[in-house]
Amino acid sequence: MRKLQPMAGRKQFDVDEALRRAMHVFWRWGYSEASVDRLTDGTGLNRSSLYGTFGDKSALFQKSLERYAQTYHPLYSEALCAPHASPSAVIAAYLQVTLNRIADPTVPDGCLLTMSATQLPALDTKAQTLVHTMIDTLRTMLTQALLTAGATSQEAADLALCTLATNKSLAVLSRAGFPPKDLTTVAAAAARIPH
Amino acid sequence: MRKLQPMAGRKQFDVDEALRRAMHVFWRWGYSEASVDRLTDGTGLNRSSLYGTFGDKSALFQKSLERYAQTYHPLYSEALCAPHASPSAVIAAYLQVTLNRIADPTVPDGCLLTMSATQLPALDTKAQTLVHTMIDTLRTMLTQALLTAGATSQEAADLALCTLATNKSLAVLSRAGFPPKDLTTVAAAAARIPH
DNA sequence: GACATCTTGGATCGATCGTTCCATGACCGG
DNA sequence: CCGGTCATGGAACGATCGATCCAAGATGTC
Repeated sequence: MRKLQPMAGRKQFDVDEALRRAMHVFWRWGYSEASVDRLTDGTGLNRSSLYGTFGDKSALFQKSLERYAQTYHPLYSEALCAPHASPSAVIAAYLQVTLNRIADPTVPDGCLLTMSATQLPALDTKAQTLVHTMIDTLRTMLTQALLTAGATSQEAADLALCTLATNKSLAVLSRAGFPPKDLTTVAAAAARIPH
Repeated sequence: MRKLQPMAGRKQFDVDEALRRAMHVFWRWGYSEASVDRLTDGTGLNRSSLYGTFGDKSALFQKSLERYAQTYHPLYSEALCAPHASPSAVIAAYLQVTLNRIADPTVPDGCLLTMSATQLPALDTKAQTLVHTMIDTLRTMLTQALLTAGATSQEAADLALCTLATNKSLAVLSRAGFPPKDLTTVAAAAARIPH
């Protein structure tokens, strides 16, 4: 059977772009509802290419999580490493990264990491560990930045936790359909916690 | 739940208790991962009794959501309707209900409503509407209580939103495995937002 | 030009999904 | 005491799940 478009000796698609699209499918649907059919539709690849390139569904999910970290953690890192006059400014800068991501129309609602955290029982051991590691990384980054901004050790620990919590809540509210204005209100209030 | 004598002419199980257990299965696993097998295991009923009593999976899920509301909304209502000296006290009382529920070892981690909100795309229209309605109900209850406690209209709206957000974040953190101490810290910080 | 290598599309696998059906047997009104 | 009603257990349904396999075709090397 003949094809209008040529076949291949080498890959006929952009692996990185395909991974980005697969990540979006997991992001939008969550691990369980991200069927292989939805992944093939979302990436444009067929089953053979998907399995041949990324391995099974769980491996693709882990690669998507890593890709998520590689994409967004640098943004948080940049925001946190900039000089801040106070812990409040650190929190505001961090949450602004989240708000910007949520406002990005080319990306699904919510947050892949938060989605995955709520569905931990559905993930295999490696994916669970990866989720925990990613959360810990963000928590550490926040704590360090808060210390640098002049917070005491206790304040930094507490505020890092609360900022992480606010981040999660923004993801949930976003997925629940709350308007951007409400998300901004929540983020602004979180930055007013310390005195 | 079941008798040694196998059959029956009338129901051989407590319908309300079965619904409570089904609710726990949805609560722990989320809608997608709550397979009928897990529901039969969790309730002790077999497929026939489950379908004959509650209808299909979506109907059972909706009944579980309603059961959740009937169980916990009164607790929030009680906490909110008690006299409070300040908006902060209202927030603390509300979040304490959530902390108590999360601390309850007989119940899954997190919050069925939050779980469902993050998985809205996987739910059918009626379930989606039900989730939105339940969230709106809680939001309205909070706003009213905050107004009663002396908040201005704007304050009440903002604080109700932020308290709802904190509630969601507690659910996510709980499912992510954060210890109760961390949840208490987050709730306490949320009650310190207003001045 | 021929062969080895690799990707692609599509068929197909067994398992599990939600759902339905049916034989069985206990109950209740006659 | 008998027949209608209904819950139960379990088999079985078609659909979809994740995953694998294979023929077809394009490429690079010889």
